[in-house]
Amino acid sequence: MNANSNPKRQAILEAAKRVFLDHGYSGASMESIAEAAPVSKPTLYHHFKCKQDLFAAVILDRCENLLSTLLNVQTAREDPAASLKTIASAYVEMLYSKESLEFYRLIIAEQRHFPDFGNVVYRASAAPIFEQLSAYLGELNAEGILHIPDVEAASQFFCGMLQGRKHFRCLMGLQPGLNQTEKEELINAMVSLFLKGYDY
Amino acid sequence: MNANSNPKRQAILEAAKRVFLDHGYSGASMESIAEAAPVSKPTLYHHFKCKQDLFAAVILDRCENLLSTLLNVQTAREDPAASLKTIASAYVEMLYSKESLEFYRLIIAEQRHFPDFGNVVYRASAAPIFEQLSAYLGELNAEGILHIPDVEAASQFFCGMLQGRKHFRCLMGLQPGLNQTEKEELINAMVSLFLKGYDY
DNA sequence: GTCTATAGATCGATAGAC
DNA sequence: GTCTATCGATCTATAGAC
Repeated sequence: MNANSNPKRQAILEAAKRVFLDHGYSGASMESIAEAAPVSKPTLYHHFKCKQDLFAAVILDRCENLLSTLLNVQTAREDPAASLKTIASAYVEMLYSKESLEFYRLIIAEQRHFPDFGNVVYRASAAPIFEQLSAYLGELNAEGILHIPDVEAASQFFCGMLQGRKHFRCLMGLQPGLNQTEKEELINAMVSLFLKGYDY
Repeated sequence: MNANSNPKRQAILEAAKRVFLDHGYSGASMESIAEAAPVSKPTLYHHFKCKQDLFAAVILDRCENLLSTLLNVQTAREDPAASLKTIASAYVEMLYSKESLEFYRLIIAEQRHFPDFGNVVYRASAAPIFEQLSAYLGELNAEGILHIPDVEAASQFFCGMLQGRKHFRCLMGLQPGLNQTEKEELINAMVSLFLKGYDY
Protein backbone atom coordinates (compact mmCIF):
# COMPACT_ATOMS: atom_id res chain seq x y z
CA MET A 1 0.00 0.00 0.00
CA ASN A 2 1.26 3.39 -1.00
CA ALA A 3 2.01 5.67 1.90
CA ASN A 4 -0.16 8.40 0.43
CA SER A 5 -3.21 6.17 0.15
CA ASN A 6 -3.04 4.87 3.71
CA PRO A 7 -6.50 5.66 5.08
CA LYS A 8 -5.29 6.62 8.55
CA ARG A 9 -2.70 8.88 7.04
CA GLN A 10 -5.35 10.50 4.90
CA ALA A 11 -7.64 10.91 7.89
CA ILE A 12 -4.84 12.58 9.82
CA LEU A 13 -4.07 14.90 6.92
CA GLU A 14 -7.72 15.90 6.61
CA ALA A 15 -8.07 16.51 10.33
CA ALA A 16 -4.79 18.41 10.49
CA LYS A 17 -5.84 20.60 7.58
CA ARG A 18 -9.05 21.53 9.35
CA VAL A 19 -7.37 22.23 12.69
CA PHE A 20 -4.50 24.21 11.18
CA LEU A 21 -6.90 26.29 9.09
CA ASP A 22 -9.06 27.00 12.11
CA HIS A 23 -6.38 27.73 14.69
CA GLY A 24 -3.11 28.41 12.91
CA TYR A 25 0.12 26.54 13.45
CA SER A 26 0.78 27.48 17.08
CA GLY A 27 -2.86 27.32 18.04
CA ALA A 28 -3.30 23.81 16.69
CA SER A 29 -2.23 21.09 19.10
CA MET A 30 -1.16 17.64 18.07
CA GLU A 31 -3.58 16.44 20.73
CA SER A 32 -6.56 18.08 19.05
CA ILE A 33 -5.48 16.85 15.62
CA ALA A 34 -5.24 13.28 16.90
CA GLU A 35 -8.64 13.67 18.51
CA ALA A 36 -10.18 14.97 15.30
CA ALA A 37 -8.67 12.27 13.05
CA PRO A 38 -9.52 10.25 15.24
CA VAL A 39 -6.35 8.41 16.17
CA SER A 40 -4.11 8.27 19.16
CA LYS A 41 -1.10 10.50 19.43
CA PRO A 42 1.47 7.71 18.91
CA THR A 43 -0.31 6.80 15.67
CA LEU A 44 -0.11 10.39 14.60
CA TYR A 45 3.60 10.48 15.37
CA HIS A 46 4.07 7.20 13.54
CA HIS A 47 2.93 8.84 10.29
CA PHE A 48 4.49 12.27 10.84
CA LYS A 49 7.61 12.60 12.88
CA CYS A 50 6.86 16.08 14.21
CA LYS A 51 4.42 18.95 14.03
CA GLN A 52 6.41 20.85 11.42
CA ASP A 53 6.44 17.88 9.08
CA LEU A 54 2.70 17.46 9.45
CA PHE A 55 2.16 21.11 8.63
CA ALA A 56 4.35 20.85 5.56
CA ALA A 57 2.49 17.74 4.44
CA VAL A 58 -0.84 19.55 4.72
CA ILE A 59 0.38 22.46 2.60
CA LEU A 60 2.04 20.27 -0.03
CA ASP A 61 -1.05 18.06 -0.22
CA ARG A 62 -3.13 21.12 -0.96
CA CYS A 63 -0.69 22.24 -3.65
CA GLU A 64 -0.79 18.83 -5.32
CA ASN A 65 -4.57 18.95 -5.37
CA LEU A 66 -4.50 22.42 -6.90
CA LEU A 67 -1.99 21.53 -9.58
CA SER A 68 -3.87 18.38 -10.55
CA THR A 69 -7.10 20.31 -11.09
CA LEU A 70 -5.61 23.28 -12.95
CA LEU A 71 -7.24 23.47 -16.33
CA ASN A 72 -5.53 25.02 -19.26
CA VAL A 73 -7.72 27.96 -20.10
CA GLN A 74 -8.79 28.15 -23.72
CA THR A 75 -8.00 31.42 -25.43
CA ALA A 76 -8.58 32.68 -28.95
CA ARG A 77 -6.98 35.70 -30.57
CA GLU A 78 -10.14 36.41 -32.51
CA ASP A 79 -12.18 37.21 -29.42
CA PRO A 80 -10.09 39.03 -26.80
CA ALA A 81 -13.06 40.04 -24.68
CA ALA A 82 -14.33 36.49 -24.25
CA SER A 83 -10.85 35.05 -23.79
CA LEU A 84 -9.91 37.61 -21.19
CA LYS A 85 -13.14 36.90 -19.34
CA THR A 86 -12.34 33.20 -19.35
CA ILE A 87 -8.91 33.82 -17.88
CA ALA A 88 -10.36 36.29 -15.38
CA SER A 89 -12.94 33.75 -14.32
CA ALA A 90 -10.31 31.12 -13.63
CA TYR A 91 -8.28 33.63 -11.64
CA VAL A 92 -11.28 34.72 -9.59
CA GLU A 93 -12.27 31.17 -8.77
CA MET A 94 -8.74 30.44 -7.66
CA LEU A 95 -8.63 33.47 -5.38
CA TYR A 96 -12.04 33.65 -3.82
CA SER A 97 -13.12 30.11 -3.07
CA LYS A 98 -13.72 29.58 0.60
CA GLU A 99 -10.94 27.04 0.90
CA SER A 100 -8.49 29.24 -0.99
CA LEU A 101 -9.12 32.13 1.36
CA GLU A 102 -8.57 29.90 4.37
CA PHE A 103 -5.31 28.58 2.98
CA TYR A 104 -4.05 32.01 2.04
CA ARG A 105 -4.78 33.20 5.57
CA LEU A 106 -2.83 30.30 6.98
CA ILE A 107 0.16 30.87 4.70
CA ILE A 108 0.19 34.59 5.45
CA ALA A 109 -0.13 33.90 9.15
CA GLU A 110 2.82 31.51 9.19
CA GLN A 111 5.01 33.45 6.83
CA ARG A 112 7.55 33.97 9.60
CA HIS A 113 7.67 30.34 10.69
CA PHE A 114 7.53 28.90 7.16
CA PRO A 115 8.83 31.53 4.73
CA ASP A 116 9.09 29.13 1.80
CA PHE A 117 5.48 28.08 1.61
CA GLY A 118 4.25 31.39 0.25
CA ASN A 119 6.14 30.74 -2.92
CA VAL A 120 5.07 27.10 -3.09
CA VAL A 121 1.39 27.90 -2.73
CA TYR A 122 1.60 30.83 -5.10
CA ARG A 123 3.21 28.74 -7.80
CA ALA A 124 0.46 26.15 -7.46
CA SER A 125 -2.43 28.61 -7.57
CA ALA A 126 -2.28 32.13 -8.95
CA ALA A 127 1.05 32.00 -10.79
CA PRO A 128 0.08 29.59 -13.58
CA ILE A 129 -2.94 31.69 -14.49
CA PHE A 130 -0.92 34.87 -14.35
CA GLU A 131 1.65 33.41 -16.68
CA GLN A 132 -0.93 32.28 -19.15
CA LEU A 133 -2.44 35.74 -19.07
CA SER A 134 0.92 37.34 -19.76
CA ALA A 135 1.53 35.03 -22.69
CA TYR A 136 -1.88 35.79 -24.15
CA LEU A 137 -1.47 39.55 -23.73
CA GLY A 138 1.88 39.23 -25.44
CA GLU A 139 0.15 37.58 -28.39
CA LEU A 140 -2.54 40.24 -28.55
CA ASN A 141 0.13 42.92 -28.59
CA ALA A 142 2.30 41.20 -31.17
CA GLU A 143 -0.67 40.69 -33.46
CA GLY A 144 -1.62 44.34 -33.15
CA ILE A 145 -4.99 43.58 -31.60
CA LEU A 146 -4.24 45.58 -28.49
CA HIS A 147 -1.57 48.16 -27.71
CA ILE A 148 0.26 46.90 -24.64
CA PRO A 149 3.65 48.55 -24.30
CA ASP A 150 4.38 46.79 -20.99
CA VAL A 151 2.84 43.33 -20.86
CA GLU A 152 4.10 42.68 -17.35
CA ALA A 153 2.48 45.84 -15.99
CA ALA A 154 -0.73 45.18 -17.91
CA SER A 155 -0.96 41.69 -16.43
CA GLN A 156 -0.41 43.15 -12.98
CA PHE A 157 -3.25 45.60 -13.47
CA PHE A 158 -5.50 42.94 -14.92
CA CYS A 159 -5.04 40.71 -11.88
CA GLY A 160 -4.98 43.62 -9.51
CA MET A 161 -8.39 44.83 -10.55
CA LEU A 162 -9.76 41.35 -9.88
CA GLN A 163 -7.94 40.90 -6.64
CA GLY A 164 -7.39 43.93 -4.47
CA ARG A 165 -9.17 45.58 -2.71
CA LYS A 166 -11.90 42.94 -2.51
CA HIS A 167 -9.57 40.01 -1.98
CA PHE A 168 -7.78 41.91 0.75
CA ARG A 169 -11.11 42.60 2.42
CA CYS A 170 -12.00 38.92 2.21
CA LEU A 171 -8.70 37.96 3.82
CA MET A 172 -9.35 40.42 6.63
CA GLY A 173 -12.81 38.96 7.17
CA LEU A 174 -14.68 42.10 6.12
CA GLN A 175 -16.73 40.25 3.57
CA PRO A 176 -17.26 36.62 2.61
CA GLY A 177 -16.27 35.36 -0.83
CA LEU A 178 -18.00 36.64 -3.95
CA ASN A 179 -21.25 35.16 -5.21
CA GLN A 180 -21.77 34.33 -8.88
CA THR A 181 -23.37 37.66 -9.78
CA GLU A 182 -20.64 39.65 -8.10
CA LYS A 183 -17.98 37.64 -9.90
CA GLU A 184 -19.57 38.23 -13.29
CA GLU A 185 -20.08 41.94 -12.74
CA LEU A 186 -16.52 42.32 -11.51
CA ILE A 187 -15.13 40.49 -14.52
CA ASN A 188 -17.27 42.30 -17.07
CA ALA A 189 -16.47 45.75 -15.73
CA MET A 190 -12.79 44.91 -15.45
CA VAL A 191 -12.42 43.55 -18.98
CA SER A 192 -14.31 46.51 -20.37
CA LEU A 193 -12.00 48.99 -18.65
CA PHE A 194 -8.97 46.95 -19.60
CA LEU A 195 -9.86 46.83 -23.29
CA LYS A 196 -10.55 50.54 -23.35
CA GLY A 197 -7.30 51.30 -21.55
CA TYR A 198 -5.17 49.22 -23.93
CA ASP A 199 -7.05 49.93 -27.13
CA TYR A 200 -5.35 51.56 -30.05
CA MET B 1 -0.66 60.12 35.66
CA ASN B 2 -2.82 59.01 32.79
CA ALA B 3 -3.01 55.26 32.35
CA ASN B 4 -1.94 55.55 28.73
CA SER B 5 1.20 57.48 29.55
CA ASN B 6 2.43 55.12 32.23
CA PRO B 7 5.93 54.25 31.05
CA LYS B 8 5.75 50.60 32.10
CA ARG B 9 2.44 50.24 30.36
CA GLN B 10 3.92 51.76 27.23
CA ALA B 11 6.94 49.48 27.45
CA ILE B 12 4.65 46.48 27.74
CA LEU B 13 2.60 47.62 24.76
CA GLU B 14 5.70 48.07 22.64
CA ALA B 15 7.12 44.70 23.62
CA ALA B 16 3.77 42.99 23.12
CA LYS B 17 3.43 44.55 19.68
CA ARG B 18 6.81 43.19 18.65
CA VAL B 19 6.19 39.71 20.01
CA PHE B 20 2.67 39.43 18.57
CA LEU B 21 3.86 40.62 15.16
CA ASP B 22 6.71 38.13 15.19
CA HIS B 23 4.91 35.07 16.53
CA GLY B 24 1.17 35.60 16.22
CA TYR B 25 -1.32 35.47 19.03
CA SER B 26 -0.95 31.81 20.01
CA GLY B 27 2.77 31.76 19.41
CA ALA B 28 3.39 34.75 21.65
CA SER B 29 3.65 33.90 25.33
CA MET B 30 2.96 36.30 28.15
CA GLU B 31 6.26 35.13 29.52
CA SER B 32 8.22 36.28 26.50
CA ILE B 33 6.34 39.58 26.42
CA ALA B 34 7.17 40.23 30.06
CA GLU B 35 10.77 39.34 29.35
CA ALA B 36 10.95 41.70 26.39
CA ALA B 37 9.29 44.65 28.21
CA PRO B 38 11.19 43.96 30.56
CA VAL B 39 8.87 43.51 33.52
CA SER B 40 7.77 40.63 35.66
CA LYS B 41 4.65 38.70 34.84
CA PRO B 42 2.60 40.03 37.75
CA THR B 43 3.36 43.55 36.57
CA LEU B 44 2.18 42.62 33.13
CA TYR B 45 -1.04 41.21 34.56
CA HIS B 46 -1.45 44.28 36.68
CA HIS B 47 -1.75 46.43 33.56
CA PHE B 48 -3.64 43.96 31.35
CA LYS B 49 -5.93 41.46 32.94
CA CYS B 50 -5.45 38.76 30.33
CA LYS B 51 -3.75 37.93 27.04
CA GLN B 52 -6.78 38.79 24.94
CA ASP B 53 -7.03 42.26 26.45
CA LEU B 54 -3.36 42.88 25.81
CA PHE B 55 -3.78 41.85 22.20
CA ALA B 56 -6.77 44.14 21.78
CA ALA B 57 -4.82 47.00 23.36
CA VAL B 58 -1.96 46.51 20.90
CA ILE B 59 -4.30 46.61 17.91
CA LEU B 60 -6.27 49.60 19.14
CA ASP B 61 -3.07 51.46 19.96
CA ARG B 62 -1.90 50.94 16.39
CA CYS B 63 -5.24 52.20 15.06
CA GLU B 64 -5.05 55.33 17.19
CA ASN B 65 -1.58 56.03 15.88
CA LEU B 66 -2.74 55.57 12.30
CA LEU B 67 -5.76 57.79 12.68
CA SER B 68 -3.76 60.55 14.34
CA THR B 69 -1.28 60.67 11.47
CA LEU B 70 -3.77 60.45 8.62
CA LEU B 71 -3.34 63.51 6.46
CA ASN B 72 -6.15 64.87 4.42
CA VAL B 73 -4.91 64.56 0.89
CA GLN B 74 -5.10 67.70 -1.15
CA THR B 75 -6.96 67.37 -4.40
CA ALA B 76 -7.79 69.80 -7.17
CA ARG B 77 -10.33 69.37 -9.90
CA GLU B 78 -8.16 71.24 -12.36
CA ASP B 79 -5.43 68.62 -12.35
CA PRO B 80 -6.89 65.11 -12.09
CA ALA B 81 -3.66 63.34 -12.97
CA ALA B 82 -1.68 65.01 -10.19
CA SER B 83 -4.49 64.68 -7.67
CA LEU B 84 -5.01 61.02 -8.42
CA LYS B 85 -1.30 60.44 -8.05
CA THR B 86 -1.35 62.13 -4.67
CA ILE B 87 -4.19 59.93 -3.47
CA ALA B 88 -2.51 56.88 -4.95
CA SER B 89 0.70 57.74 -3.16
CA ALA B 90 -1.05 57.98 0.20
CA TYR B 91 -2.76 54.67 -0.43
CA VAL B 92 0.46 52.95 -1.42
CA GLU B 93 2.31 54.23 1.63
CA MET B 94 -0.49 52.98 3.86
CA LEU B 95 -0.43 49.53 2.30
CA TYR B 96 3.20 48.75 1.74
CA SER B 97 5.10 50.09 4.72
CA LYS B 98 6.90 47.36 6.58
CA GLU B 99 4.88 47.87 9.73
CA SER B 100 1.60 47.91 7.82
CA LEU B 101 2.41 44.61 6.19
CA GLU B 102 3.25 43.08 9.54
CA PHE B 103 0.02 44.31 11.10
CA TYR B 104 -2.08 43.14 8.19
CA ARG B 105 -0.51 39.71 8.47
CA LEU B 106 -1.35 39.59 12.14
CA ILE B 107 -4.95 40.66 11.62
CA ILE B 108 -5.43 38.17 8.80
CA ALA B 109 -3.83 35.44 10.88
CA GLU B 110 -6.11 36.04 13.84
CA GLN B 111 -9.26 36.66 11.87
CA ARG B 112 -10.84 33.56 13.43
CA HIS B 113 -9.93 34.46 17.00
CA PHE B 114 -10.67 38.18 16.64
CA PRO B 115 -13.15 38.67 13.80
CA ASP B 116 -13.87 42.31 14.64
CA PHE B 117 -10.37 43.66 14.31
CA GLY B 118 -10.27 43.39 10.53
CA ASN B 119 -12.90 46.03 10.31
CA VAL B 120 -11.30 48.20 12.99
CA VAL B 121 -7.91 48.19 11.30
CA TYR B 122 -9.37 48.69 7.87
CA ARG B 123 -11.34 51.70 9.01
CA ALA B 124 -8.22 53.22 10.46
CA SER B 125 -6.01 52.65 7.42
CA ALA B 126 -7.23 52.03 3.89
CA ALA B 127 -10.89 53.01 4.27
CA PRO B 128 -10.42 56.76 4.80
CA ILE B 129 -8.28 57.06 1.69
CA PHE B 130 -10.70 54.96 -0.31
CA GLU B 131 -13.58 57.17 0.73
CA GLN B 132 -11.74 60.31 -0.19
CA LEU B 133 -10.94 58.79 -3.57
CA SER B 134 -14.61 57.92 -4.16
CA ALA B 135 -15.67 61.44 -3.28
CA TYR B 136 -13.10 62.94 -5.61
CA LEU B 137 -14.04 60.62 -8.48
CA GLY B 138 -17.66 61.61 -7.91
CA GLU B 139 -16.66 65.24 -8.31
CA LEU B 140 -14.71 64.55 -11.49
CA ASN B 141 -17.69 62.73 -12.93
CA ALA B 142 -20.21 65.36 -11.91
CA GLU B 143 -18.07 68.10 -13.40
CA GLY B 144 -17.78 66.21 -16.65
CA ILE B 145 -14.01 65.92 -16.38
CA LEU B 146 -14.07 62.15 -16.51
CA HIS B 147 -16.77 59.71 -17.54
CA ILE B 148 -17.28 57.40 -14.57
CA PRO B 149 -20.64 55.65 -14.74
CA ASP B 150 -19.94 53.60 -11.60
CA VAL B 151 -17.84 55.51 -9.09
CA GLU B 152 -17.76 52.62 -6.64
CA ALA B 153 -16.41 50.21 -9.25
CA ALA B 154 -13.92 52.76 -10.50
CA SER B 155 -12.60 53.30 -6.98
CA GLN B 156 -12.29 49.56 -6.57
CA PHE B 157 -10.25 49.29 -9.75
CA PHE B 158 -8.11 52.27 -8.82
CA CYS B 159 -7.18 50.72 -5.49
CA GLY B 160 -7.03 47.24 -6.93
CA MET B 161 -4.40 48.16 -9.45
CA LEU B 162 -2.27 49.59 -6.65
CA GLN B 163 -2.85 46.73 -4.31
CA GLY B 164 -3.25 43.29 -5.76
CA ARG B 165 -1.35 41.29 -6.93
CA LYS B 166 1.76 42.96 -5.51
CA HIS B 167 0.31 43.54 -2.06
CA PHE B 168 -0.86 39.94 -1.92
CA ARG B 169 2.63 38.82 -2.84
CA CYS B 170 4.08 41.00 -0.10
CA LEU B 171 1.71 39.51 2.45
CA MET B 172 2.73 36.02 1.37
CA GLY B 173 6.39 36.93 1.73
CA LEU B 174 7.19 36.60 -1.97
CA GLN B 175 8.66 40.06 -2.15
CA PRO B 176 9.53 42.80 0.32
CA GLY B 177 7.76 46.15 0.24
CA LEU B 178 8.15 48.48 -2.71
CA ASN B 179 11.04 50.90 -3.04
CA GLN B 180 10.54 54.48 -4.10
CA THR B 181 11.11 53.87 -7.80
CA GLU B 182 8.72 50.94 -7.89
CA LYS B 183 6.06 52.98 -6.13
CA GLU B 184 6.36 55.85 -8.59
CA GLU B 185 6.32 53.61 -11.64
CA LEU B 186 3.33 51.73 -10.32
CA ILE B 187 1.41 54.93 -9.63
CA ASN B 188 2.26 56.57 -12.94
CA ALA B 189 1.29 53.57 -15.02
CA MET B 190 -1.88 53.07 -13.04
CA VAL B 191 -3.09 56.67 -13.28
CA SER B 192 -2.31 56.71 -16.97
CA LEU B 193 -4.38 53.59 -17.60
CA PHE B 194 -7.14 54.83 -15.33
CA LEU B 195 -7.45 58.18 -17.10
CA LYS B 196 -7.52 56.51 -20.48
CA GLY B 197 -10.11 54.00 -19.33
CA TYR B 198 -12.45 56.66 -17.94
CA ASP B 199 -11.85 59.35 -20.51
CA TYR B 200 -14.69 60.68 -22.64
C1' DG C 1 3.36 48.66 41.88
C1' DT C 2 6.70 45.36 41.57
C1' DC C 3 8.83 41.36 42.72
C1' DT C 4 9.85 35.73 43.62
C1' DA C 5 7.68 31.58 43.52
C1' DT C 6 4.34 28.51 42.04
C1' DA C 7 -0.26 26.46 41.00
C1' DG C 8 -2.82 23.99 37.52
C1' DA C 9 -3.41 22.94 32.82
C1' DT C 10 -1.72 21.73 28.42
C1' DC C 11 1.85 21.30 25.21
C1' DG C 12 5.05 18.18 21.91
C1' DA C 13 6.91 13.94 21.93
C1' DT C 14 7.91 9.02 23.66
C1' DA C 15 8.21 4.25 26.25
C1' DG C 16 6.48 -0.03 26.26
C1' DA C 17 2.49 -3.43 25.91
C1' DC C 18 -0.11 -5.86 22.46
C1' DG D 1 0.42 -0.20 13.60
C1' DT D 2 -2.16 1.07 17.32
C1' DC D 3 -2.98 1.67 21.85
C1' DT D 4 -2.62 3.50 27.35
C1' DA D 5 0.11 6.04 30.15
C1' DT D 6 3.35 9.47 31.02
C1' DC D 7 7.62 12.50 30.76
C1' DG D 8 9.58 17.13 30.93
C1' DA D 9 8.81 21.64 29.31
C1' DT D 10 6.03 25.55 28.89
C1' DC D 11 1.80 27.89 29.09
C1' DT D 12 -1.73 31.43 31.46
C1' DA D 13 -2.64 33.34 35.55
C1' DT D 14 -2.18 34.12 40.67
C1' DA D 15 -0.70 34.18 45.86
C1' DG D 16 1.79 36.60 49.00
C1' DA D 17 6.02 39.33 50.49
C1' DC D 18 7.87 43.96 50.23
